[in-house]
Amino acid sequence: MVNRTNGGANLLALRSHNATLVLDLLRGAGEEGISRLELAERTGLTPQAVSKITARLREEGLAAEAGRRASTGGKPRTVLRLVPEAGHAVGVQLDRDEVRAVLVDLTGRIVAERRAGVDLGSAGADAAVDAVVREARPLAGGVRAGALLGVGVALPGPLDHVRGVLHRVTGFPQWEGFPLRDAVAARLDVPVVVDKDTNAAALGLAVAGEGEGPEEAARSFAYLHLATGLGAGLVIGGAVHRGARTGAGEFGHQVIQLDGPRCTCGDRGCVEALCLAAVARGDLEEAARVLGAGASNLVGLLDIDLVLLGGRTVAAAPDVFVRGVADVLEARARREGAVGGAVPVRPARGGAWGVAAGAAQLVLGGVFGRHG
Amino acid sequence: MVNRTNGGANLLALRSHNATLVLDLLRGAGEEGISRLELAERTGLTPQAVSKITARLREEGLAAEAGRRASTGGKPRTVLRLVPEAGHAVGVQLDRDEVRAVLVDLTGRIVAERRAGVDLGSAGADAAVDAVVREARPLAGGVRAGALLGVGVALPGPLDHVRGVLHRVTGFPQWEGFPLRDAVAARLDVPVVVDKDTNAAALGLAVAGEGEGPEEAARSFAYLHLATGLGAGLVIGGAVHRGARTGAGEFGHQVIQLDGPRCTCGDRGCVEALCLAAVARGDLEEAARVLGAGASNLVGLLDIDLVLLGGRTVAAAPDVFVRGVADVLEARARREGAVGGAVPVRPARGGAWGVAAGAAQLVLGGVFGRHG
DNA sequence: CCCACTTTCGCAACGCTGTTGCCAAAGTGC
DNA sequence: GCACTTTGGCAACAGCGTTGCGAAAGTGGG
Repeated sequence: MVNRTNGGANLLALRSHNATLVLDLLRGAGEEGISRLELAERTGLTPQAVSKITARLREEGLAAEAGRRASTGGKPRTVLRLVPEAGHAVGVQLDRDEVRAVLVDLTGRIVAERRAGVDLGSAGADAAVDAVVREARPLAGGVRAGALLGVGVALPGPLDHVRGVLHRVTGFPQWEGFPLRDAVAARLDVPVVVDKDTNAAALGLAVAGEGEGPEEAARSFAYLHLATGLGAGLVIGGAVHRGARTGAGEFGHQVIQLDGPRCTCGDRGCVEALCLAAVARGDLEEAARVLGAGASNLVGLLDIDLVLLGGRTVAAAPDVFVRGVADVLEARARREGAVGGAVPVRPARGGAWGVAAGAAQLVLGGVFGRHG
Repeated sequence: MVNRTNGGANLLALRSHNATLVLDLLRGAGEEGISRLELAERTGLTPQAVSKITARLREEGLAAEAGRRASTGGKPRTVLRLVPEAGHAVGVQLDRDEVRAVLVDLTGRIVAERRAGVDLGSAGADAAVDAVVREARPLAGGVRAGALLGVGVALPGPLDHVRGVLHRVTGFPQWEGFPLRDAVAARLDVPVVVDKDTNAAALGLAVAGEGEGPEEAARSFAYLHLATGLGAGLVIGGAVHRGARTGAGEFGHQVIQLDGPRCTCGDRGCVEALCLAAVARGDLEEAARVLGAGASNLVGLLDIDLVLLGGRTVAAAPDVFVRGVADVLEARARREGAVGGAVPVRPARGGAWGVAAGAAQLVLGGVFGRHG
């Protein structure tokens, strides 16, 4: 809850904060909905305050009443729900060989999707802008005017999330310093947000409720993505952790074998090098063990609650990887005599469209207060 | 800015948030002080709001006017300063062979200190409580009634910061589950906060202004402590990151040599084992290189801004360790072509009393909003 | 069927927040 | 000495969540 300028908070910021909080709870309640009193309990606000806030949201068309619960001896609670059509966002995943784009509604449900094969490896940055615009525009066209909140773009490699500028994106060396966000925004004339693909995927998973315990609100997890490379998206306290230079989650080039085999990055003994080498020679168990060692380091450093695995390589043999990583984490927990047992490991849901859907959430974060 | 219960914010929370923010800026300004208008700029609040807030703080005795700046062509700005005597806190560092305790004022300045050799290795938890009380009570006695805000206790190893309960503290296996916070609070009758020693040290450094750039507010850094063990305290966005189980910062048992030499923790190839082995055989360069490899992994994962080194082993040869770690980080930055150059490495200030002083900051965090 | 009771939730008055408009205070500089 | 700039307090204000209260909408016992 902060004024954008600095930490100071005024009444406008207060209202926006509480409204945002209520919207996030409404989204979390999904189709089932949530009553005013439950919102009051969950937010710590008084029921009357919640009534006023939800009245405003209903006026703005963001929320609506939807039936009522069974009575418990008195007037039954009225159920409130998010109005899915009140807002839409486009999410675009830019990859070396393809572009995926989705249109989602306020609840995050995918309403439409498009996919195109491209070859951006050798193309200039303008070609990438073209590709984004080509896929995003038809999707945006299906939305009534004013209801499109923006476009989120996710792509691999170093970039500046805040300014929306690229830095030596993996596989696209000629993009250094390219202001992708502003370029796309100028073409589409809507707000644009740019982020790393792993961050987008992690945000999508966080919104989908991963890492949220039954009691506590948003918790912390790591999403490890293993495909042509190895990267991570970190969610800490329900928000994506990017670091000052959007460089956080550089998981693949974590050294776990001092003076080990040379990696493409120039260092020696990186998880990525060891893991991919094992995959290449068909030894998935070893790949999983190596991945587990890296995950174990991460779990120890950040004390996170959950590890999610994704990416094409994992998808090809999810059980092997989940089992292998879990074994390492369980061994760690046994050594430490950890209180609640080992940190759980699961395959990430979301599939091939997970990154694009997460990219759309970069935009929706402005509504629900999960900028990350 | 949140209601403690949940995310919901009311006017009380708003006021407290802004007051806390202003107090933090007053503290940051130190002896030099800060004007109302400057506070307004830094917080984003209107000058009038700052006037009202500072008026309240002056009524409560927390702030006072202290001279005025030079005129720039109009009425000169009145300088405001924190009143150091308005509040005090005691910080206690509990270690295997000694107890250090300090009394600090609101600004964090150490007003008095005590130190005693003890042997807690074989003693029960009650003996530890006795030791804390024995050192803390005389310090607390020197403060006028009501001005003592509480006692912070820092000690090594796993514990639950939120509930103040110990878990198999390193070197004190018989302390499992002991409610240290409540035990000490019952004896001293003031609020008590318990945390890991590395977290306390990191908090102390954060408050002292480490990791704060000229422009941006609080940033992120890691404090690496190398003594009889190797641990870390993480400050992310100005706040100490503890994780759900106060387990974050488990830096020493990060594996950087798969299937390497056996560590005391039972795993193989931990940074701690490799680093301490190198120290034992007098090869400080290698120890520093190993430490640097671990630090490099951490920097990559979290994208932090600064690495601070501390602890007895580092203090014995600070230049060797700083140089060695910096070399590894610089090599990393060169490989990545990092935007702003390598992450800087510095020896941590604070010295032998740093942990105790940081422990006191655990209490002062309640006033200045840096709970961590 | 009626009536007491429970529970939800809106209306109205309220206290308190930061904001705005205005003006006194306190300097500089021609 | 007077015009000007800058600071900062006073007073009126809009808007936030809170409190007090009552209408609405159910259940359940007689």
